[in-house]
Amino acid sequence: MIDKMGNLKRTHYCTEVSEKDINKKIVVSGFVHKVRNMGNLLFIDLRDRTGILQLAFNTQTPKEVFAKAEAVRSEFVIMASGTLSRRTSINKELPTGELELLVSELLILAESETPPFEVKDDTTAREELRLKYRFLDLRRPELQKALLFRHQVTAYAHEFFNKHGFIEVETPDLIRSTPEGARDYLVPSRMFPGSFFALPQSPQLYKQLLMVAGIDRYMQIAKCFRDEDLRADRQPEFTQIDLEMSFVDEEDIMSINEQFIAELLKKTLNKEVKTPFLRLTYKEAMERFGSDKPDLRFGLELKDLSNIVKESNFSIFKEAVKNGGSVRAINVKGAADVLTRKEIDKLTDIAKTYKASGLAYTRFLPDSKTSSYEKFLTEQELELIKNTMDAKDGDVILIVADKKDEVVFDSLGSLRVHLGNKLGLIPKDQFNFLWVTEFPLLEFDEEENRFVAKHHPFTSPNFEDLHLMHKDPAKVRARAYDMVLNGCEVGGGSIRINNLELQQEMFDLLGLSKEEANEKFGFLLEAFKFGAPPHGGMAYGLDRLIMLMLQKDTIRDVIAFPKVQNSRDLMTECPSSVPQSSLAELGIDIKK
RNA sequence: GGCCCGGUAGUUCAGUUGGUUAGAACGCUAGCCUGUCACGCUAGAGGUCGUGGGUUCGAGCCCCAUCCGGGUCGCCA
Repeated sequence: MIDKMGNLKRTHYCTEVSEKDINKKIVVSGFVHKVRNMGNLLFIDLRDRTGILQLAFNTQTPKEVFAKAEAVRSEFVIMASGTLSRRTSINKELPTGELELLVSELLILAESETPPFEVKDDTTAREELRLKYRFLDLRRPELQKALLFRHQVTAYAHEFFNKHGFIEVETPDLIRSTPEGARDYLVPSRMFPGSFFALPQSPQLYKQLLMVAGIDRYMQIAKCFRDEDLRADRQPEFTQIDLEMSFVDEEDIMSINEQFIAELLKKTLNKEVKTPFLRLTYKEAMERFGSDKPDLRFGLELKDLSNIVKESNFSIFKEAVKNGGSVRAINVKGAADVLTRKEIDKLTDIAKTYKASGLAYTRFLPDSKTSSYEKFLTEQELELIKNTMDAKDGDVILIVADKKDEVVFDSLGSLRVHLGNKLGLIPKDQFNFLWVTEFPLLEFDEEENRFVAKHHPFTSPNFEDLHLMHKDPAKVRARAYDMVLNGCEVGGGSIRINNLELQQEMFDLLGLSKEEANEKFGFLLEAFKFGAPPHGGMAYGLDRLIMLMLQKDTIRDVIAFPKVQNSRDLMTECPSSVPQSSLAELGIDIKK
C-alpha cells in the first residue's frame, strides 16, 4: 500500500538533528538503508543525501504503525514523524549514533524491488552492474559525496573567476567540424542533407573570437566531446573549466591559475598549496622524468649514459647513440631483493609496450653482480656508469637504449611511475602541482609525413624561435604550458597567435594551403583582420582534477552518468538504432 | 586496430586430472526474538556455468568463433 505525503513536511535532513532537538517532534524522509527486526522491537536505518538516522519502533509504537514498519524493505521510500530521543545504546560509528527517532507516524511513499546489489559504500558489485543501475549506485554515500564535491568545485570556479572579472559566455555545441586534432562527433543536418555539424572538442576558436569581440576575460564550464577511445581517466564527453584572457602573457595566466588552485584546495580540502608552482621546461621534464607530465612526489630520476657508452663495444648502446638516440637509466635504490630476474622480465615487457627493444640491467649485490650487459663493457665504462648512477650494493640499474629519444623517455618514464607505485615510493596524501613550459610547437607525424601542432594550430611560437620556423621547425618552442598534478595533466593552455601573417605561416608549416586554411578557419583569419588583442588562456579537465582531488582511480567515479570503454551508456543503452524514417529525413543511407 | 585480464545462484566468489545431483558467503522469503546497528537463531527458495559451435562415452573445465566488461598501446590538435 502506497501512502500520500498528505500534510507531512520534512523538518530535518537525517543528520541535521542534534541534542537540541531531543523531545521535539520532527519529520524525516529518505530511503530505507537497513531494517533490523527483533520481534517486539524494530529499527530502520533511514538514509538521505546527508547520511543515516535510526528510526525506532517498540511496544509504545501504535500497532498499525509497527505493522507497517514490518512490511518495509530495503530502498523503500518512506517518511517518518515522531519524537527525537536519546538512544539507550549508542553507536559510535554514526554521526547521529546517540540519537534516534521514536516513530509515531510512518508513510510508505514508494516500494522497491530487491535491488540488484546492496546500496552501501563497501559494495562488492562489479562496475558493469552498478553502471546499468547507476541511479542506485548514485545513492551510495561515496558517490553522493563525489557529486557534492564536484558541485563545490564548479561553484567556487564561478565565484573565483567572477571575482576576477571573468564573464561566463556560453559557446555553441553545434559547430563547424575541424578535422585537425581529435575525431569529431558529427551531427547530421536535416536542412542540408549530406552536411554536418560537429560537437566541440573544446570551445577554442569561439573563446578566441570572444577576445576579438572585446570580452577581455572569459570563462565557461564547458562540455567537450572527442570521438576517441576511452581510458580510466578519459571519457568521450567531458567537462572543462575554460578560460581566456586578453592583454596577458604566460606569467599572468599561470599566476591567476595558481591562485585559483591554491584557494580551491584550501576551500574544498583544507590543503595548503605553495605558490608559485615549480616550473619545468618540457626538455627538463623529459630528461629528468621521461614524461611531459612528471610526478614529482618521488625520485627515480633518469640519467643520461650516452656519453659513457657511445664508443663501447656493446653495439646496442653504441648504435642507439650513433643514430641520434640515447642511452638512459634509472637507479632503483635498494630494490635488488625485490627485482628478481622474473620481475625484471615483467619490467621489460612494460618497456616493450613503449617500443623499447629491451631493458638492460645490473643488480648490485653485496658479493656479486648480475648484469645483462656487463660483459660487453670495459671496467672503466662500468665504473663510470656506477658513479653516474650513484649505485650502491642493493641497487638495481635499469637501462634503455634506442635510436629515438622518445622511446627511451616513454619507456623509462613509465617504468619510473610503475616502480614508484610498486615500491610504495609515492606519498598518497600529497598534492604536487607544477607547470611544464616551452613545449615544442610541432611534432612530426610519421603516418601523415608532415608536422602537426603539438598543442593546436593557434598556439603562438616563442618569438625567440621565429627564425627557426622554416629552417628547423622541430626546434621551435611554443608559448604553451600544462598544469600537472601528481603525474597527470589537469590543465593546459597557451598564448595564441593574434596576427594574420603568423597564423598563415603556421598553417603553411602544417602543410595547409591558403585555400584549405581559408576553407577550414576562414572565420578566424577574417577576425584577425579586424584587430585581435594579444590573448591566451587555458582549460582544466574538470573531471580529472576532481578525480585527483578525491584520490579516485577512475574518472567514472566523479561523473554522474559515465560511459564505458566502447563509449556506450549501459543504463540507457545508447547509442541505439533509430527508425529508418529518421535517417531518410537526414538523407542518410546506411549500407550494411 | 594490437596486447593482457575477467564473465559460474540476485551479488561476490570457490569449483581438484574432463567424471554421479555445481558449492560457500552475503542478499532474498518464511518463522522465532525487547536495544539492534555486519543483530541472532531455524527453515526454505534460488543456476541457460555470457552466447554459438566443436572434440569426447562424458565439458563449468579442452578447442574455435563471438558478445559483454576492465586495463593498456596506438589514438586523444
